[in-house]
Amino acid sequence: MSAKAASPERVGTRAHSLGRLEHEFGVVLRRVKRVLAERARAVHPDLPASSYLMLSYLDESGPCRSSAIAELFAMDKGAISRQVQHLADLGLVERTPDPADGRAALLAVTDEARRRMAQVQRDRRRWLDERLGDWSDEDLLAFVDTLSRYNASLDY
Amino acid sequence: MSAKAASPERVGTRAHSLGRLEHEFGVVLRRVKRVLAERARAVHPDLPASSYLMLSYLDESGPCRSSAIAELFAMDKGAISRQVQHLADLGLVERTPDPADGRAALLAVTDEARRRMAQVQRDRRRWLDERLGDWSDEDLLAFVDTLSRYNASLDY
DNA sequence: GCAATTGGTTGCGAATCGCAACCAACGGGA
DNA sequence: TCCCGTTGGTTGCGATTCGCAACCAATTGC
Repeated sequence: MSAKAASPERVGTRAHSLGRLEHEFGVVLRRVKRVLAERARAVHPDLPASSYLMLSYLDESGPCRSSAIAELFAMDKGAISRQVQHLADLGLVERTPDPADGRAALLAVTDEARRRMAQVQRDRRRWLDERLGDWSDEDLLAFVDTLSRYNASLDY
Repeated sequence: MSAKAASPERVGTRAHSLGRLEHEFGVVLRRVKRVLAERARAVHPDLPASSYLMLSYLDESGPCRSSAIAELFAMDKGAISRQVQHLADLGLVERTPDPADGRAALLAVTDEARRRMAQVQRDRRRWLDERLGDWSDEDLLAFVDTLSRYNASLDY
């Protein structure tokens, strides 16, 4: 509690809320950072934590190109290339040549990866549901809707 | 839009909300990952993006030990030691011996770092405020309160 | 058909992390 | 008081990762 405001704004002002927002997202980030590694391991023992987000995105958004991933994650395309190579070696991602462009390849998660990801997500949701036991369905839905609106406001 | 649910749950169920929650936090993560690097640069051109969160935590939570940081970020204490060393070289962090324990040292941000962080936070809040222009003060406050409750529910 | 661009891979140097060994200081017994 | 186990922190080392740049292949535009 007591999200100590380092700034001298009056409590309840918009500026104060924005400060608290940054603070709370900081908490989220630190927790996620801790959780991500074990989630990656749960999918595959040799899956680097840094690749989990990428695999997760591919899983839920469908096939796309390496270059799209590179831009989305603001990473070098070389680094992406190696990560994809590793994921392919692990049998989690398949590269199929893009029929529309001979240079490009479409990345897609394998059935095996989809199964494993689904299992990990089920476990995660069970854990979440337990932690949010005192949240009503309406509370949760409202929260997700607002978070979604927040993302929509910030993603240009 | 259309947060495509890979899972076959019926829309509106609690399970569906939990799935959306994961999705939206994924969006948050990718955006934050993109933003963090430039924020770090704004504080100091030689500040590694990975150290920004640490400096930010020190700035808003006050002095603490390296070991506390290591546990909070789930990182090796050796890695923390080097990061702190680097931050000290940059003049952003000071190490003062802990009067209560001769082994330990208390980390604290320098005045210079505090000024720079404050400036970056001001800019960031201005940007945020602009993006959230169509949010009422009540919307924003409710969102922060709910996010805070969410963190409280998950942080044990 | 040739030049410029784009998608992707690879080589290389720099930086980072985890593990482990290590040192110094604290603390609880015998 | 003297040990000995524990804790806070630094350092060495091997492995991994990233960014930059050079490079190849395929596409697009003129």
